[in-house]
Amino acid sequence: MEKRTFKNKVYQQLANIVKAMSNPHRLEILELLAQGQFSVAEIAEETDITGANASQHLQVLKQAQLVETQRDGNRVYYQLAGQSVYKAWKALRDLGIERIAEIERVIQQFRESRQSLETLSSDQLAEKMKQEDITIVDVRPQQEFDEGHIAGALNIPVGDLSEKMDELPKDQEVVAYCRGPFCVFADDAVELLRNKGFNAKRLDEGYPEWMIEQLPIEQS
Amino acid sequence: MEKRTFKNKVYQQLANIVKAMSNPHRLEILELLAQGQFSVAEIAEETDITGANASQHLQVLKQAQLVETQRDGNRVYYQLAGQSVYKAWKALRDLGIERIAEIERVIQQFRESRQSLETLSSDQLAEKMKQEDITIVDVRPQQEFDEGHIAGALNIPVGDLSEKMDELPKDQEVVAYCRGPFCVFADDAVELLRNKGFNAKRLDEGYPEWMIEQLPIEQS
DNA sequence: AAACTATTCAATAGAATAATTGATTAGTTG
DNA sequence: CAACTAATCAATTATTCTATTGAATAGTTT
Repeated sequence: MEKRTFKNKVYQQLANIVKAMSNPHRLEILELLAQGQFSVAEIAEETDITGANASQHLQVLKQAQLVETQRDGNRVYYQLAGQSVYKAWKALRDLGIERIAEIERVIQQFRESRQSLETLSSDQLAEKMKQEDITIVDVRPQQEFDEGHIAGALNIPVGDLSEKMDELPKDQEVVAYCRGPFCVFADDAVELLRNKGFNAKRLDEGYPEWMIEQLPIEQS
Repeated sequence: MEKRTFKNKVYQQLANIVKAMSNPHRLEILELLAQGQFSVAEIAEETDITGANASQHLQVLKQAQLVETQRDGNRVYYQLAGQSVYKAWKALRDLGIERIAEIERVIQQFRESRQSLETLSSDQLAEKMKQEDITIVDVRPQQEFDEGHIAGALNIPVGDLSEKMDELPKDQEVVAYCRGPFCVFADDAVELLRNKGFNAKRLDEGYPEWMIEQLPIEQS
């Protein structure tokens, strides 16, 4: 085989994968699917696009072998095609956060407006858990919590937080976490908690990053 | 700030980066720049595209802050904007090799035609170096070798290999390496060496991966 | 079977991308 | 300063991508 033929084939194939990821909606879908499997309608709902449009984007991801499907009744559930898909997306995300000042700025600006500017990294939290009693609240939907969560975390979906807040000890620091650095559930939670006098912070990333770092997890 | 506004901004910014990488020529350029800095003409030559086209692709990469420039006389040298750029590209490459059977197939097919089917991983080579005497040959251009190479490696650019081959001991295994898994210098070298009776293999990846794994390196 | 839900498909129009060509700008050399 | 080299720019055409709309398909429920 010619050198150039070989290179053209390889880089073309790789570009196809990258192209499949090169759309804001599709990146958001990949981030969502890192939590588990979701139907087309759920994905459309979460990402604020129409069902038909979500379906089309999902076709693109499937074509590129980044996601897999599973039919259940008249729903089709999509999930990531493997951990390497999430790792690639995470590498791109880290690159963006590191290189593009505008992204960092938008995150800061958003968290400022939510009073959740001060965050903990996964390593910091893991260290702190060893040294003191600390309340960790997983504010994702229960279904996602059940598929896996930080060891020892309580599950209070952000919608239920106002009513269940009195279950939390007031004398401990509370750390809320959710899906990842761009997920706003934890920011909402921190805002609610701080307004009620809790010493609350959010984890700067989310469950998938915790899991990939091989930190302690549990499943329900 | 609205949740949706926030997400739209962040994912749009990230998609811009990914879009900048979503082209076969630009991926090949990034892989090349992992070796050090190159002028536009050199990049065009290495990747078999015209100067004007290379320049345009480089503008796209620069716009996305993936590469930086440095002028020297009437040449402009391009280099990666940081290690996180290479890491992201590597994550995408690993994803492709793992998920897309077609890529694996093309690599196998090419190496078969070059008699370099049997390869060593970086870890395997590092282990082997401790246990036995082994000849490691860096077959990249001297300039790239000088900027950094595997500790203890000899530099024989692939074009000089035929004439300098008698410098190599015939009683040791020879491992050739170059820029990365898609670089063909090492395959050319292994073919030449085996035809002359050497016990030669190639490293399956290249210098950048060796360096990122924090294995021992030297600079000239 | 009819009504309903979830998903996919097909067609469209507007926007973005890519390679080519030739012109232009910046810098060097004789 | 004229001739040359390296890089960029501008204009063009063909291609691909995107969101929207409405229709078609697959499966469930009554």
